[in-house]
Amino acid sequence: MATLSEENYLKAIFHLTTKDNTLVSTNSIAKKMKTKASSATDMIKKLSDKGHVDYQKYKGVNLTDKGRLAAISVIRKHRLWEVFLVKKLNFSWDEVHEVAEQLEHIKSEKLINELDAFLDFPTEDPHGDPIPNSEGEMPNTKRVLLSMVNPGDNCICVGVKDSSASFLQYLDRYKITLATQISVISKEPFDESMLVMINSSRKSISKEVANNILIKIK
Amino acid sequence: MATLSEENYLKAIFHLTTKDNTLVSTNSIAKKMKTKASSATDMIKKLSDKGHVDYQKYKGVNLTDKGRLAAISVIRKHRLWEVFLVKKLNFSWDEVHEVAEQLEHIKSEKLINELDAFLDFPTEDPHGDPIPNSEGEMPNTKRVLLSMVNPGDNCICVGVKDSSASFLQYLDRYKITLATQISVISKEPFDESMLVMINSSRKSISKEVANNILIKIK
DNA sequence: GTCTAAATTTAGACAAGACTAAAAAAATAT
DNA sequence: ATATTTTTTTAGTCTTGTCTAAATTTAGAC
Repeated sequence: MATLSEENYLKAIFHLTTKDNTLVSTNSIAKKMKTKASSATDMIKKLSDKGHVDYQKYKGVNLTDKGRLAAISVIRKHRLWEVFLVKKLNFSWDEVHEVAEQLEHIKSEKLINELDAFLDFPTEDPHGDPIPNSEGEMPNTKRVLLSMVNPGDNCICVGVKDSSASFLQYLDRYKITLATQISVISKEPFDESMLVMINSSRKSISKEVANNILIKIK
Repeated sequence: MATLSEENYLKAIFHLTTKDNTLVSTNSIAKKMKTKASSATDMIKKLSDKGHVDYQKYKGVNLTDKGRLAAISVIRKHRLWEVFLVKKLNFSWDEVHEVAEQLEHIKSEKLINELDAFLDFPTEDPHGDPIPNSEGEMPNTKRVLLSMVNPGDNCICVGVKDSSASFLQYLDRYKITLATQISVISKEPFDESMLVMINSSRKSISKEVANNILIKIK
């Protein structure tokens, strides 16, 4: 198993990993861990030896599948404990982090799965971040722009990017508000406008509008 | 603050301390910690430097007030977590120890006091061991013989030492059963018989009887 | 009371994880 | 293309907590 320190590095590397999977630099890891680059190098070597990261000298690291699973496991624990602290022990959202940083390292499969059940399998922590399930799968609760969504997806409106009066009035006329369900029927390649279903009526939405509506994919 | 290892040693020393406050030997500590005597000596010195124990070379140690409080704090956390695991997370009494050994080292005043409240301020863990309150005071839940009790104390019957038919029949006649309240009014110096109040009626109890009734002092 | 056995301490070494300082590689500027 | 700066790695040291082996103290046996 990974030591406490290894777990913290894995978590840091996970958070520093971008979608395009570019290598994570030693310096960025050191900064995130509030330590020195030399210490980061030492740990990177250890993680590499244990098969948690792929390491290219002077280039940086990427998590292996094994390393990613280990990181996600720690993140799952962190976020479940945060839910516990806020929902059951009267912590406010800004008090939980320090304690969750400790609790996330407790090793017990049963503990974390029972806690998950006790909390009714929450999908988000108090900060709105998604909680991976016991298989390490992140629920798709990331806030994205409506314009990013593919035809066929069902979404829920969770916010706006542009909050100008004119845009909000537009949304009002279209009966789009927080928690409104939006199903994307098709996308017009020419002008990137979208045909969507809102409250069981078909509507067309321009690229500009779709670019300013924040949604979660269900 | 004490490190994880220091906390474990303090707990071990606490559990090895007897009522008569004889010094705790290096060897007994090493055995309890499943380590070597030389390692125990090293740690004892550190604990002594930090004022957690009084140390006499080649003789042994005793906890200072500071050390005892630190040990009790760890024990309080351990036992509260055990209650949580059994009552809320469906752990059985024999599964809790390993996990509680980890959880007892989480550092957060708020966490443990909120957990205490969440669990309704339990006074015993699933094994029947007393849970110290937030001031470090052990609730008086130790099972003792009625004959040990001083006049003025209120007790609750929690068991018997002699479980012969004749003794149980005697208790039956006296209306003494589990959870019966017994107040000790006085003790006769001559024969050590006791005058007690049971169900609002005065009764006299012989030394032999008092020696076979297990009670908790309230 | 001395002699042996047991308990305890000291000395020196090791692994993990961090640090500093210096060397090496990569990136940037001219 | 070379010089300079930045990033990364290496080498060596430190602390914590452990160990083994040797030395010392205490306790028990006779």
